[in-house]
Amino acid sequence: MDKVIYIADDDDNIRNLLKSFLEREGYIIYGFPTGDDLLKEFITNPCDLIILDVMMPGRDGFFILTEIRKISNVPIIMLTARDSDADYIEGLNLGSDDYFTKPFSPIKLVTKVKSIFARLEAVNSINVDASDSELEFADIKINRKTKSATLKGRELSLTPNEYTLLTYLMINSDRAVPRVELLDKIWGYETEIETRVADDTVKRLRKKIVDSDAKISTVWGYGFRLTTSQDEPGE
Amino acid sequence: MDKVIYIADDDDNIRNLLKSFLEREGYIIYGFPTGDDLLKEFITNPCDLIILDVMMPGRDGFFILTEIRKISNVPIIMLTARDSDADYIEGLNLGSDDYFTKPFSPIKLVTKVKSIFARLEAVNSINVDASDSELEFADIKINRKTKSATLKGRELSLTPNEYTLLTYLMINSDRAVPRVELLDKIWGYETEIETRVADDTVKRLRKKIVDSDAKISTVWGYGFRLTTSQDEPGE
DNA sequence: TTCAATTGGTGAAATATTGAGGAAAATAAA
DNA sequence: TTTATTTTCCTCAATATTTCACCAATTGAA
Repeated sequence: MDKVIYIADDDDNIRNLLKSFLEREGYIIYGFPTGDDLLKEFITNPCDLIILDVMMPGRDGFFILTEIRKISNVPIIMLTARDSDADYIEGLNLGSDDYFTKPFSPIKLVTKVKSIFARLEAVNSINVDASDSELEFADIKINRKTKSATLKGRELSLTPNEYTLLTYLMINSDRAVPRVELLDKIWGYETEIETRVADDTVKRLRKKIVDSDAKISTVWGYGFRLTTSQDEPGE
Repeated sequence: MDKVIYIADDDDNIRNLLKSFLEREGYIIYGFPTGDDLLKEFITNPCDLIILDVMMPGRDGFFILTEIRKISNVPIIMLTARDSDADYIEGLNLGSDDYFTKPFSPIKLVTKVKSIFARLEAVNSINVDASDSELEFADIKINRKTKSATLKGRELSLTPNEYTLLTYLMINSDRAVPRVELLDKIWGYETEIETRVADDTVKRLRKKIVDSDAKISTVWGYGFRLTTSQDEPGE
């Protein structure tokens, strides 16, 4: 019942306003000044609903929206300052998503949030994202609540970037993840330049999981993919 | 359980009307002729709910509302004479809970007040009553009724902040708690002011529980988590 | 085979985060 | 008021983490 909501808006006032309104309804609210911050946290710690301002420093709400959609179908409410954005959102025909045009009534937004959750409850009482805090691939387990990873039951001590990267690869273990996507997700927009930070992190991660049946194989000229020894990564 | 309600309205009739209706429900009512009087009293002696007329001598209800919002998120009900004010309330992103347009039904207002309190009770009861007033983690026990903590049966003398922090960590012992959440929940600032007060308190707390099987382990770059020696927090 | 682009390894420099101790400030008690 | 307690702030040191440079190894393509 403790629904967790993430809010990304660079305006402190709006964040706090929504926070106080939604907390009064019993929701648990985390605010983020940028969409990048929210996205990074969402990977390692998903929530039940997201409220995204369109205009933000860094990459805008639309970009974050599409990035999140690659890994989750969490309900998203967009906040937009201009009617033109609203048109754009309508054009996108985003399934379960909604939008509000500023200025908006916080009371109406609260109502919308409640109705979204009510609809989800009706469809399926199990929430896919937030309850799914355990990830597993081969002999590696990740507990997103405690932010800990284990290999064959033994604690893996990972740094924040390593942890996030591994989590992202495990979420997407069914496909190869391009390098730029990792940079986008974990390092954010400022990493436009040619950089090898992702490789560095993969390198360190590999050292820490040498004993595992799982391994991070490189897809040459593209990115990385989680594989097991059965997978015959040779291709 | 004796809820205290402050009412500011320059019209004696309205004040007395509301007073009699609400007192009949068991609430304790204080009336103020102006919002300034109410604000002054509220600072030294906060109440559980506020009813504010918009049009008053001195500073109007909107001003008082924003002032109160700076120091509290007590539920506030606005009374307005004109529909245009209602629009204003909805349009502006002010943190008001609700509003009534004059003339209004006192019975409906009483219903609203009750529902606001009921909602708050529901939220609070999750934390206080439902999960019992006794908390336990490893050899540490907390009795929330007596506000006391023991370690291996011996009394732990904790300061208020230490007690609150430890309690919060014990309630959430199943997960890592981010630093910002501690700051938000215990110190009350949402903004990411660069501050180390949480670390300071954790530091002092750790000294007091060195003998315990439980320890407060840091989740690097994130926050803290209660662990026992079995947990093998790695690191 | 040869070449250019890409990737991996080593290690060290640059950054960031946390912890310790104590001083100052705020708060509560006497 | 003074005194004691608690909280916050400050500085610096200790770690931990991230990034970078350099070069060797690998890969894919001509």
